[in-house]
Amino acid sequence: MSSRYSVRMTEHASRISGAARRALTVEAATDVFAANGYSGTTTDQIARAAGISQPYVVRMFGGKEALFVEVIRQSLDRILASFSAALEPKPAQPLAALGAAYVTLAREQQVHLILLQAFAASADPAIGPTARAGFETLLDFLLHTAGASMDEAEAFLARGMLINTLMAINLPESPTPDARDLVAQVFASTGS
Amino acid sequence: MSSRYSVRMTEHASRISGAARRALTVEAATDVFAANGYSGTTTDQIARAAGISQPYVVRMFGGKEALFVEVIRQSLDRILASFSAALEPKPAQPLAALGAAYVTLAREQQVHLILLQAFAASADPAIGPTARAGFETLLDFLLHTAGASMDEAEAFLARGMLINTLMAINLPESPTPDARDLVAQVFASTGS
DNA sequence: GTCTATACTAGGATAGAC
DNA sequence: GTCTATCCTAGTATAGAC
Repeated sequence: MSSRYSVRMTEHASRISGAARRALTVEAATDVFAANGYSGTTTDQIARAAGISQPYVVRMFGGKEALFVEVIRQSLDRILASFSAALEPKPAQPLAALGAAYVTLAREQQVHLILLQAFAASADPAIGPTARAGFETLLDFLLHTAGASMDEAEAFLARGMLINTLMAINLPESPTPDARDLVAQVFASTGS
Repeated sequence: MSSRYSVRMTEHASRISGAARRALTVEAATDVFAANGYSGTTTDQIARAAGISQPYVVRMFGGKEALFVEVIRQSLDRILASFSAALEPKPAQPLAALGAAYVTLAREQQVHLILLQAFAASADPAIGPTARAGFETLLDFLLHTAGASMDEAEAFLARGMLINTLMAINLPESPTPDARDLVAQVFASTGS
């Protein structure tokens, strides 16, 4: 693997606890997986982003697949946590509040790309079920916690998938007038 | 690569023209890329699906990246062609007609997965621009050929992205009542 | 037009030291 | 808790024959 260890890691970034290291690594993995997808990401890229060795990444999580599943789970947890927070105190327009929360989370934590990559990698035996379960959890939340009707839930999810796509292909930077109008309209509905 | 050439290809499937072979190979590549994504697909998988040798796949298209770009282009062309056909003769509800055409094309040609995989692989320097351009072409068609308003185009595209997702994670096979309701509702709007 | 052989690199995972 | 060394397989691409 080229110069995988050309820089010896004799200067550790101060020894930290297992839990903290794990969190940091999931964090780093999120960024790399978000940009390159499941298959397009190497454990070595993640290791470098996290400042640790490649074999250690594998050892900590048991393998690349398990790590990606962990990343998906954490992103979903963040979405649900931020949605719960957005409903407290009860807003006049619950779904608009959730939409705004989602866009913020997408911008700051790339949850939209993790979802997109998870859906795209659904043929994988471990990822598919995780993605499906995550989607169902989200639907359940909208219907039974946020109190949305099926129509509202459908529209919310559809717009969410559109947002994922627009951000993935970086349409917000397009110079095309029609594209700019579309982007403005989609994001306006979330108040951003 | 395991037993890549264990079976000698001395029995060719009858020599065919370059153009025909190319079309057949793009066809095969579409299926494999749809299921496994850009990075998750190997040129060897495509070769086997097309019944030719792996080096020949590379030689015909110049490389894996160029082949995927070709696959994306062809899927887009199919969408546009089928959309044009769906507007002829002018239907009472143009967007519903386009929706029905899209679902048919997704079921038969996996265009939805190719789009999803293209969006997911947008970080690639050749794929990103192709995906973006494809999306803009679609938007342009909706607005200036199908005569949709920006609101209608947004709703149409959003629902399309939701359909891509639902089919990718195979939600139509979910036993969950809420999931079944959602799927029924989304596809009902396209008359399928 | 299409194959075989093969070079070369990358990547996941394991073993074992510290 | 974290590293180095390393194995082994997979995968893209090229060369050159037929």
